[in-house]
Amino acid sequence: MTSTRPQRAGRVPASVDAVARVMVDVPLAHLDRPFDYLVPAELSEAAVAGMRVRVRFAGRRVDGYVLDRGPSSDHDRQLAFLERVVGQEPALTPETTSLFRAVADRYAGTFADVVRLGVPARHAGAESRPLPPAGAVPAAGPAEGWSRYRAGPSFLAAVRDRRPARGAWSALAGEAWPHRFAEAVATAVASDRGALVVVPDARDLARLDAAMSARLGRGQYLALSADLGPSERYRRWLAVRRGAVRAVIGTRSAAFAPVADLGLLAIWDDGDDLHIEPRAPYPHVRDVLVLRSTLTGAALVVGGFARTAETAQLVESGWAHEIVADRSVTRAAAPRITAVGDDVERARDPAATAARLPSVAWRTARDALASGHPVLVQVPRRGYVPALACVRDRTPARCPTCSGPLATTSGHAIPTCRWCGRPAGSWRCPRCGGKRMRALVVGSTRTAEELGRAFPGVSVRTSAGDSVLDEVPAGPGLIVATPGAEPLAPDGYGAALLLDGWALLARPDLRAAEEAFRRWSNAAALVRPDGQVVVGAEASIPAVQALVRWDAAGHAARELAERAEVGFPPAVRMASLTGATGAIAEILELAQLPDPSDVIGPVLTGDGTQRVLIRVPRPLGGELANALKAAAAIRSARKAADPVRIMLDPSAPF
DNA sequence: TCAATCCGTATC
DNA sequence: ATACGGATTGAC
Repeated sequence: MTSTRPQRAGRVPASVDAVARVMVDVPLAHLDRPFDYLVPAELSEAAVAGMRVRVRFAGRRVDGYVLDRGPSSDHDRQLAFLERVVGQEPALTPETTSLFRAVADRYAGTFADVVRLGVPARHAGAESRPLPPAGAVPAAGPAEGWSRYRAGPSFLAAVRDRRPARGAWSALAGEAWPHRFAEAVATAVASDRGALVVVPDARDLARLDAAMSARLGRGQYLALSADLGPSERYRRWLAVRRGAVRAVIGTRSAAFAPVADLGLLAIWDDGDDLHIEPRAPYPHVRDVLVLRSTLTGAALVVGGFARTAETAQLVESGWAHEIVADRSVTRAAAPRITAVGDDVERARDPAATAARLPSVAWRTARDALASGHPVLVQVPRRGYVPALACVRDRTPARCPTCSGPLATTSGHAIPTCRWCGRPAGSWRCPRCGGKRMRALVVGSTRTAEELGRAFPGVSVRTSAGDSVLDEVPAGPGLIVATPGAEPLAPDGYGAALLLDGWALLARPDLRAAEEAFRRWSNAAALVRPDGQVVVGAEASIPAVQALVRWDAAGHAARELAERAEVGFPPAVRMASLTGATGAIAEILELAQLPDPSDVIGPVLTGDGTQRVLIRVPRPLGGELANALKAAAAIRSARKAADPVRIMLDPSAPF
């Protein structure tokens, strides 16, 4: 109960709901809860739920957010007054408030951290400079493109009827996915509900923007991305918050956009690691949208040419349903895909590439060029971590105890596990039984030039790194691109040579096969249905077989089963802790981990810090996050100096 | 017995 | 960071 002691001179509490519950913007885990403040009468009108405020907290002035107002407080001491209300309009809506809390809880992070991800910096000028109001909403036209997929029309019908349908959409090769998303958004908007689509990068956003503009018209939606200036970014975000537009498209942080009355959420290519937020608490866009769909009842579609094991998990659990085409439709849309393992393996030496370009690949490229179409050549990016693999068949070497990747630390002959640190002296290849392993050294982009020499007189363009091409002209030409930088070809490529298989599959990463499939299918999807794809990897590799069948769902299901075998997310829930040795030990000591929990490590990392992994059965994931958050809270209350980074379900925990 | 000081903990 | 409560110390 609030005390009746005299208030500070000149301040009188508001006559109704004089107490505001405030989340203060401090980075300490043990302060991640509401604090009550008295609302002075003169701020009573302004201090509504969601407003930014300034308050005195432990002798300092800090920012905070009003969660709600009430008549009284449970705090048994004198309450301080709110000092100031910042700005004219709320930064949080009731829906984003609960979303930020849910995301913080899911990732063992704080509300304040998540608010910083989801709410752009205020730019006072923008509040008085609103966007022009949108015109009338166009009626949703027919969306024939979705009828190629078995559950496509029923998904759209669910969006129209405001039902919370959830779909895992495996796009057909060549699919104009931005148009499908624009149709789905138009359907939601025509039912007078909001929609939100998140894509990995600026190029995808530009393509989606074009499709949205054609379908809905400018003014009906807004694009939010990090590369807008602070003022424009805040202006657009504010327009969304005010309900000036119903639909939002954007990159990563748009997942938190305060779209009102959500009817549809969508994400493209959730395997792209740009969907992972690099700032604490490191949420993944897909998980944010899953939480948001659960909290609001909005429909959700997770679309891509590939599918992640996480999305397969959503399907397997029954939370999402398949949106896929029949086999005959799939076959008709996909180019012919051929695997050439051995040939391309031999061509790994860049100096010898031109001379030894696999004959199948060479003929494929020649035929496509002859028929007047461009040819896409996908080559590895620089900077792969050297991995250990079987000398004979290049099966990646894994720890016999915990399935972690093996690596040689400098000066030691015996490889050790990067997860649990155990030496693996008596390793045997699980595929061929071989005993010897060696480091696979990764290659260079010189492949491009070498390839060019194999086709004299043909123009060769590169799209990689900081010079990425959006589109290439129709007509014959070689386009050498790194994964993710493939330009569009207006009539489709006549062929694609995917020469980076060995580098992709040799990565010391449990996601290597999933990532290889994703990069291959994103490239192969740009090839004409009458075109050809040559993938430089053994035909016996499951990712290759799935690519040949254009079976993203099957491959993801298989990946999920394999993760279950080795105890890796999403089959289990996992946390990684990184920090100084003593700090890690302290967290492990303090945390009341759920039972059962499996603590793997600690191991020393390259930079002198330590890392442990903790895994628990899926249903205990919430408990794991709570336990780690509580332990971090005790440490922060003790003013522990050494920080510990806590990541839940890290995509690459080493 | 009471004030001055130290230390741990909460921060409204 | 700063403020506060409770424990501890020391002077009368």
